[in-house]
Amino acid sequence: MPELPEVETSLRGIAPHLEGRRVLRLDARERRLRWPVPETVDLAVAGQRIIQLRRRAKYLLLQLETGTLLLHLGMSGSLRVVPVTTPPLPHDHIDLVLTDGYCLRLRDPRRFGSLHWVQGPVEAHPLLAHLGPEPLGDAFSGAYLHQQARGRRAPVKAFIMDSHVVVGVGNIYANEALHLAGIHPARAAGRISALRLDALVRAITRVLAAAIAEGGTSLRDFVREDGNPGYFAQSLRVYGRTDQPCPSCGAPIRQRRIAQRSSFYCPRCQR
DNA sequence: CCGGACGCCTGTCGGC
DNA sequence: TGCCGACAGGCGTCCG
Repeated sequence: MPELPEVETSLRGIAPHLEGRRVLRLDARERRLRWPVPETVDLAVAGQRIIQLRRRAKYLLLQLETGTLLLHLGMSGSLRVVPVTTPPLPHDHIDLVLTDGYCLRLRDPRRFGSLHWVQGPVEAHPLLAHLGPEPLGDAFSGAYLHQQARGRRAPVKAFIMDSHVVVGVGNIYANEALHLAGIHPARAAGRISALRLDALVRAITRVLAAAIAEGGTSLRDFVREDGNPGYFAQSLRVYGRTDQPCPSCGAPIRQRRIAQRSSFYCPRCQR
């Protein structure tokens, strides 16, 4: 489910309810996420104040007094802030219970998400240490992407979804950005001009920023912290629109598998 | 180093 | 109606 805009939306939604509050305890009804959540986490976080929340790539970082909770929503994860008395629904696996009577509740039907407790500098954690730049940061430029693309024969769609190249671009927004930039998703990354890679950087930036402004994309199960969906699904130009007219030229949108992921593109606009 | 394939898990949908 | 396979927003790991 969540790509960068959905994680950012979750962050903005939950941060005001969490920052400055104190953790009472961690309630884990199901510890078998992508990696098992050790019971030592419960002891580690109990009683600590939440200093601040941040996002790195698609990870949420909850900085406590002596360490950081590293949370990933995987494919189907979502977060709500609810009174701790709210009965949990199926797949509501973990509550971070606060002393004010509320809790941060993680729902994740497919359990591809994860929760780690990290002491010491969180950027050094193996899951974060080798990530590429943030797509909405200054380091992500046309020059950077051009340099990264040199000699790469992988399809550009796989290339921009590679978290070593740039983080946060998942299947929806990769498709959308390539359409905006007029680049065919199967084209080898190393065979795209600097000019067009510059356009691709701007397309990625633009589509992610627009999606954040709309509260992300809700297809199946993504909800914001208040239970409302995000509205960017209405703005999707190619994703999930097989055989429908291209918003630019009217040609039918084509769907095919590229690098093991469903890809949507306009055969006329994207070369 | 690079690119491709796989598997983790549950829910949903389309076709027969 | 019921069953069954395909597929779904991610990503670490393994293999050649």
